[in-house]
Amino acid sequence: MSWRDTCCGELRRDDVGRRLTVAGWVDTRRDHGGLVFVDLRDHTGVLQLVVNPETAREAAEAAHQVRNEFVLRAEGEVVARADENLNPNLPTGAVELRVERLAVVSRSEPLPFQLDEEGVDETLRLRYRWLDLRRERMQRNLRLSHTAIAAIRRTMDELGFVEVWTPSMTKGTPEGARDFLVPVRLQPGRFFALAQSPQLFKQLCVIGGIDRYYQIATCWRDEDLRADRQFEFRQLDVELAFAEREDVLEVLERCVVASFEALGREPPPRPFARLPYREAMLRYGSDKPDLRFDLAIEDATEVTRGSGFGVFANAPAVRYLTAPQAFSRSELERLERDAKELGAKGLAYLVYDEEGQVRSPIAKFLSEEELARFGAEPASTVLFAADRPDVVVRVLGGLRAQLAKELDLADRRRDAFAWIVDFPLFEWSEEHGRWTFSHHPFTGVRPGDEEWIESDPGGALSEAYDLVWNGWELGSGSIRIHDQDVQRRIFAALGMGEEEAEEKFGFLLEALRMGAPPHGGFALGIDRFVALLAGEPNIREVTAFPKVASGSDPLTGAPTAMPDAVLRELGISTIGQPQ
RNA sequence: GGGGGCGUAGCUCAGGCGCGGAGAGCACUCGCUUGUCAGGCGAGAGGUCGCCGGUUCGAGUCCGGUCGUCCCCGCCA
Repeated sequence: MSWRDTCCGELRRDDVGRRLTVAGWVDTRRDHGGLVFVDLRDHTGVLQLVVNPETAREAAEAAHQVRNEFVLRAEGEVVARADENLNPNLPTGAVELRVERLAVVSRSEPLPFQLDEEGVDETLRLRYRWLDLRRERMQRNLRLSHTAIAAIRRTMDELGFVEVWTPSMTKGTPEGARDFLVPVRLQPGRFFALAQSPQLFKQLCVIGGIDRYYQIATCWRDEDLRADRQFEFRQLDVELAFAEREDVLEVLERCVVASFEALGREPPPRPFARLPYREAMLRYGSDKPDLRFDLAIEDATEVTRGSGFGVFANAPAVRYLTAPQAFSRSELERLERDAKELGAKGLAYLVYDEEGQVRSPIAKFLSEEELARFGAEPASTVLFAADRPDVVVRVLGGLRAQLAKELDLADRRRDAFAWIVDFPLFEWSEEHGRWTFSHHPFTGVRPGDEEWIESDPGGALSEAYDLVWNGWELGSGSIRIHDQDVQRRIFAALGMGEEEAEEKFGFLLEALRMGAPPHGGFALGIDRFVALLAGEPNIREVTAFPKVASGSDPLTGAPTAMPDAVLRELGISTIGQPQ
């Protein structure tokens, strides 16, 4: 006896007359006392079973006992439905299975939530994830995820990349994100760190002559969870020898396009836009702008330099956004509150009504020239930020993102991919009072900018790049430093002595001294990519068993305390709640 | 660490100005029902209104705290 020889969702009118066996879950039952209808569901879809006590007495008796989510095995004949009984809502709705034998394979308790109900509390879904996974949404998302990842693997293979496994347990680093630590029984008091990424190993692979390395790698970072962040996540990790920036970007673009095609969707046109970091910040106030809409930030500093409006005249920078709506008094008050939360001192504005008439407390202070410059379409509002350039960028960037959401400016049918390029090499860390790397310490310096490493660290650009899709950062990469001397100077600029650098990254520095080819790569956040492909608002919806924001797993109850004996063997004692 | 939302039956929610017996739909149990597909009809069971404290004659409702969860800021090389 086989459990089944056919899947539920496959049957069509052509199958009428076949005798077959199906198995699956009870989606719903409709028990008429005599006739019993059961919608049987498997991973392919739903099929209606009809059990008639006059032709299958034992099967009918069993069918009366059936409840939701019982697992059944049904043998019978596929029959056509009468015209008045067709169900156009079901792919199998032209046929049904006239059951001859029915077996209850597995019973089910009443479920903690109903599978056909929307909006079930997410913690409950995660607590009973095996039930949640039976639902259409999760089935679809996990299959979509598989399809995209399979397309990526296929593409990487075609492009000559070799998948290499690298250690999860590796050496901790104080820089970057917090590490998850793994105690080592054989060496009590010592710890591995779970890899935040295979960064150093992938460079070693290429230095080791792999030429084209890739891996769908699991990474761990002990930072607060978000809609787009879990402790554990996957990266498409890529590294190429003898590569320039465009070589790397092309590989990633081909993976993106292949994923779209595998899902039967119109891929974004290649090449993707290249947007310099500086321009992204100026025009959109963000290094991961959503480019499905424009709403660009304009600069007015030159125009307002001699303004009669003191706030403008005295500000180091004056920039503005033109929102396509004439805001009301109360809307403007709310926007001003939001602007202040973003760091603005206030929010100046010009409202243009339906007739194009300007309404603003500051209009009377502005010259004809200024008003002409800011003049906007009827039914719009010009919003100004006047402050230090970095504050202006933050405020208008924040307002831009918020307005887009509130006014629904993003065209959901569009897919706006862009590379953000020419990032600064360093950024100033207020916390540490020194320069720190903006990407990571092995990021290449843009050719010609090496001299700035010492003389003007803030002015040097790097060979780093980010991939942005509809305002989500999908990943980042760079051409790496393959010159040991440049690497030493970078460490020096970061305030890291040679001894410290040797202690932390000695093995990489050594490798760089032994014939390192020029190389570069990228890391694409697979979970984010798949969530966006699936149209989901967070990565938990494409993750089989995710954790909640507090870092717990509602299903297993992890994390848990461990017995003292276990800790003792590892040389660990706990001090309770840290300060 | 900070800000905001949510927490009432197994699930999704209503009640929310303190007015006094805590409700609906689905799920569940029992009975009836031979063409349903959100099956129908009838009956029933099911509640620490997240938890603790306060105000009040009286708290699901007001106040304080706390826990859980979601979103955001910080953080995420």
